Amino acid sequence: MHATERETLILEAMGKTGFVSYRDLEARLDASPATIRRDLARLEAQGKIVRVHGGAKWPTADEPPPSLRLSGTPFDQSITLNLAAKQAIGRAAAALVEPAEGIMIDGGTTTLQMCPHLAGRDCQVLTNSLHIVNALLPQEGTRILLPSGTLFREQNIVLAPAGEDSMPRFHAPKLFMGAAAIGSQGIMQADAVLVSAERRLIDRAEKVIVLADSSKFQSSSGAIVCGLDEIDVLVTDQGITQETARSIKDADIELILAQ
Amino acid sequence: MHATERETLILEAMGKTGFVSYRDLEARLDASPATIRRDLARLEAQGKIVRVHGGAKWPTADEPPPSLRLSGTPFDQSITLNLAAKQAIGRAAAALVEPAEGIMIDGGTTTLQMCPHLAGRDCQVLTNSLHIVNALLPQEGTRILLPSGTLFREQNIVLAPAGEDSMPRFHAPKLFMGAAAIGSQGIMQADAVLVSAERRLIDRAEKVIVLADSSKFQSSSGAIVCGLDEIDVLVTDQGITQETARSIKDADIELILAQ
DNA sequence: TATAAAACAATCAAACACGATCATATGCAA
DNA sequence: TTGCATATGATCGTGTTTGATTGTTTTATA
Repeated sequence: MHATERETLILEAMGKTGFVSYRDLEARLDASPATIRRDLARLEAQGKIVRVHGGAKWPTADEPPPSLRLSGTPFDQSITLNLAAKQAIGRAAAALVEPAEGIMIDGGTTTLQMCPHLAGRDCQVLTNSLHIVNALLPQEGTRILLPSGTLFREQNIVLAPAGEDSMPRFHAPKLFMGAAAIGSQGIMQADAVLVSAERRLIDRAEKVIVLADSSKFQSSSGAIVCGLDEIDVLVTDQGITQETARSIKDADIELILAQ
Repeated sequence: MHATERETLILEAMGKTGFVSYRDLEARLDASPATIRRDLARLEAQGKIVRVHGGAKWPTADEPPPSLRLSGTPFDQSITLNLAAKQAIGRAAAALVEPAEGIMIDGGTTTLQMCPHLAGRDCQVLTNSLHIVNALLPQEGTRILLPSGTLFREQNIVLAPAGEDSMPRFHAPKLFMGAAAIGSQGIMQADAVLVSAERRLIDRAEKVIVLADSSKFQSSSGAIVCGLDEIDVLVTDQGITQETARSIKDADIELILAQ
């Protein structure tokens, strides 16, 4: 029996129920477990099915085939890092948003945690991060605006060529921004691409609000985005030392400790 | 019986009454109490049901039938419709793309199927559809460009206010476009929002290539996007009747039959 | 309120499914 | 035929799913 025959049989077996068990396939196809798994893997890669433990089913909205899934690898890993702190910070930051306000949100795993708490505020959000867009997508009331430009994969952000005005005539009272590290020099990002993207957002905002969990104060490597003097508010968690807290306040930054 | 099957059965059992008792499930599903509870817990975590003592019910009072929730947006439902035909059409259309060419792809479930076949062509793609963006994301070599604007949820497209130039100075030799229906009046879309989005793309393209499976020729309802005279190439499947094929050719459109 | 019955959550061991790796077989071209 | 690429099969360690058991919480009824 050839691969194409088995593929046909598999899709056929799923029929109208939309599911075949691995056992079922083992009985129908005269092939070894390994081969069956390989067939399923191939069909999934083609987007024709979605594998589940013990079998396979038709792709649905909840579980789109992997070809349609959004996943930045380093990003996904970083999401779970200090998750609890990030969630608390996200909640506290979202509380700063007035109903029906227009805001800007920079991409990042911490700012991402704001999104669930924006539901029902009917605000407008300008962002260049597709991760943020995806997170806001289910919230009916939230209006999402995007700048034009090229998509940068590593960071999943949209960025226009230098000098080009990519924002749809937008100015916002508040910008929410993440950071890879914070030190006395200011806030830093790991990738230089992020820096130029964030500089543009900063220029359009009246108030810059930085979200960073306390671990970000320990490292200080990366490209400098802006000095502490450009920051208006800093939202972080309880893990911050008294010393850093004082230096933040000395820089005339409003400090918010989440949770 | 596998987890996926049980989930389907549970949601089915809730049917229109919007409630299943635990007892009922115990009778229907051939599974232990522990497994049933686990299934319910999982479904609740996914937001598909709400557990109550002795059973489960639909999420909220004002709740639309969860069959919607299950299969998501109309877009997701439509993805698997005529999937084989759409995949064949997508492959044939992708073959029209020259290596390193800059093209535009309109949103739609048929154009979506082009994306897997664009891998390795190193082309630039301008699209206003986030579905297309997501599909192209894993392809390292493909450069993705986005226009600025507001996100329209039903269609998942980005659209700028009328009169505003939202495209990053872009002009392309080819536009790939889907359709809800095709008739002698031209091609039609279900939503008027799509029409204005597509009009802008058409104005920037030298050649308009329409992707539509043969079922699209049977209906003819919707907002008219453009007349047949504006179309240069039509890619469809073998299911088209000889009569329609002739009328297409009479309109001076190049006809490509996939697979 | 007191009591029994049902539903529930947590835990554990066994069965099963899975991916990775290596070995074998099959097909195809030189 | 030989050499090579691809497809298939077998094995093993790991992770997931499942049903049984236990003890706790909730509901119904006297």
